[in-house]
Amino acid sequence: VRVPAPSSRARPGRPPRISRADIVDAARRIVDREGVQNLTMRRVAAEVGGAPMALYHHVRGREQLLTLLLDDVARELVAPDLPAEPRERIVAAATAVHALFAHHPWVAEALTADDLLSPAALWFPETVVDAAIAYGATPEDAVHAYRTIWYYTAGEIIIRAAAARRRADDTAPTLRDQVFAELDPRQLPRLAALGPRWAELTARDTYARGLRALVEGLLPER
Amino acid sequence: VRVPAPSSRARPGRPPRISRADIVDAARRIVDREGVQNLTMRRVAAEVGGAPMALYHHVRGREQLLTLLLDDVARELVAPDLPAEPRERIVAAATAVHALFAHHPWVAEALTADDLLSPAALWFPETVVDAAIAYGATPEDAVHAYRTIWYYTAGEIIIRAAAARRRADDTAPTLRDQVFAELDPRQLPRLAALGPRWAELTARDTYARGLRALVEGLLPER
DNA sequence: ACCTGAACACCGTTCAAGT
DNA sequence: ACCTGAACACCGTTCAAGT
Repeated sequence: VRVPAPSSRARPGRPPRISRADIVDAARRIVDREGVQNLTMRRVAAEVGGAPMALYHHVRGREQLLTLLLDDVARELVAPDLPAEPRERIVAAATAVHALFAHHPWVAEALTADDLLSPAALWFPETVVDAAIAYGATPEDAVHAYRTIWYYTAGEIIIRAAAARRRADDTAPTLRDQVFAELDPRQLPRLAALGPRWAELTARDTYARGLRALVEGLLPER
Repeated sequence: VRVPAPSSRARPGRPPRISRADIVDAARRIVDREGVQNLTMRRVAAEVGGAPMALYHHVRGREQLLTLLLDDVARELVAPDLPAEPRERIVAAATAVHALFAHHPWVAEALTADDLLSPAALWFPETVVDAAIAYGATPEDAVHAYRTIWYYTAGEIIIRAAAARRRADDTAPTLRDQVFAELDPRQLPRLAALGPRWAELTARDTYARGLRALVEGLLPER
């Protein structure tokens, strides 16, 4: 799909009625209002007011649409003012990325990419790698530090989004409650002792704390 | 679905032709040979030799089947011999869990649970929580340590499985290669300098290294 | 109690044709 | 060049009926 030339001279063929931006906007509305499970090509086409197959002229398919959507939300994240101290810079950057994505539970589905490749989000790996090198890491170790932070961050978002979804549409007592009710204290004494506190403790948002521990482990204080 | 009574006396109704175990076995064969994207209720029914709707008498639906499948693979993990030293115990336990799941890329889809709740895998949180407490953590902090390790572990598995899948069925140069080819060295100097090394560095298996850093950050040396 | 067949309400995507 | 309609090859699940 190529960008139309800025010239207003007549070009051959039928003039476009919908653009890629229209499609991404429509998809964004669906996903924010109805959740990612309702993001179907047919639903997007209806929202944009065209035939399902019209989308394929502007977008490769559902998978690419999801990637464009991730890029769209990443654009909202203006790289924040970051502290000068390298480790604090990493913490601040990762926290900003996490906060944005945690607000949009649907990104979890789009996040199964080995790296965060949205052009609008590349400042994040850049920042982490740069800060790690500034702190004394080799380039190899800096990339390793970034990846470790990214796995933790993405894992937290994906898993907590799934838990929230389950809480939303599960009416019956959750599997977790059942499992914890039947624990044998002789086999699993710690879990049995925790009992109902487990649910409460795992519902807490401890991303920031875990992140700090991770950064400290990756870049130990000198 | 209830377990049939051990008695051999005639019970009312039609005798069962398939069991839940048959279904799980069939699903396991499909998933190991053809990937999770081919795990459909209809495909499982064909594999087990019955009508699609017969499955619903033994299993609540596709989601529960995936959970049963996860439990099935977790059973293969006999809790390994664990070192006595608490931090090493955590590292050994997490490494064993990671190694098993990394061998079965399909578990990534089943892993979007807020905790690992398969009865056969509960020794894992038990071990981590117990070791953290033995190291001096409060129960709250021990649960926090477990969750942080779990987010990192699950994130690593999910994201690397997705990357492997993309490498497998992507013929064209990947999006990553495109993005990295067009980096502006003035805006993103570190990433531009890394260039093609990025792909090589992110393909490495560094789970164990990241895990050690995480454990050190969570349970600092005394 | 367990299984079946037909049906419902969907999917993503290809293909050939229209403007 | 861009859009459409019809069609293909699927889904998960409900429902009513059979054994």
